[in-house]
Amino acid sequence: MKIATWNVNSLNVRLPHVLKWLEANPVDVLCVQETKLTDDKFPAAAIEAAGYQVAYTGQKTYNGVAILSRLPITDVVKNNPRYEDAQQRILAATIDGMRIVCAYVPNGQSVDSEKYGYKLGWLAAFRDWLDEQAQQYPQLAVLGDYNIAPEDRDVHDPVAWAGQVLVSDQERAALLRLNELGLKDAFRLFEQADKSFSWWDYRQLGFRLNKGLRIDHILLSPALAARCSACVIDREPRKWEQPSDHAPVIATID
DNA sequence: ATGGCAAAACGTTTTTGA
Repeated sequence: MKIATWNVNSLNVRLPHVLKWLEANPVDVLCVQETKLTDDKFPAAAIEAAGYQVAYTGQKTYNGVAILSRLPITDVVKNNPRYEDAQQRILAATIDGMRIVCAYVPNGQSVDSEKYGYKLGWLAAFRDWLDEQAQQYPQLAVLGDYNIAPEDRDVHDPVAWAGQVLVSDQERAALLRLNELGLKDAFRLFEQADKSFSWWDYRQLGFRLNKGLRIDHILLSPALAARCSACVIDREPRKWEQPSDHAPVIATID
């Protein structure tokens, strides 16, 4: 069983990439972030034609998440019931006995911005809800764009980035509080190449120079971590014409 | 001179992202 996450930066623009990628990588579950589509505009038919069931919740212009699955999707929950939020950033569903959470964590903009406070508050509520979810669903996987690089090795230039949004101590502490629930970063369960990133700036030849960050993660409960045999980042679609700035992350669950 | 892309929207520019 393969589960994956990919911030597509507009599903309207990237639908051909998603379909092409799924053809080459027929994962069982794909969590998508930044669809930027209201539900009435969601391309469900095209995705179903590719052999995937789909659940989604979106809004105009910003945010929006979806779960694509080759296996039946049940018990869909939109958003965090513990946190009033107009922004569509969370979708949860049960697939093949696993509880899958697709999350698009707020960006935060900059540490002195109001959006940074929103990010930290959102993450605190996310933690509280995941605590409950972890109790209820031992087979829990939380996939998404966390907008946090957990450690300096997840940052191409830690000195230049020091203290900035996406790497600040408070954000990293919020991510650690998710780990304290028993959720493990699937990528770090394995030996990985140095300078492995999941996002590269469109500007200044970011991808070509590998000036990136690792901010897209798959967190697994202890029961799922024990079944996980691989976790990789697929850089291929970042090389395609008109790419998303993020690459997919894929975990294999035995 | 905080630039440098990319996407979306009541667009001949602004906001947001990371």
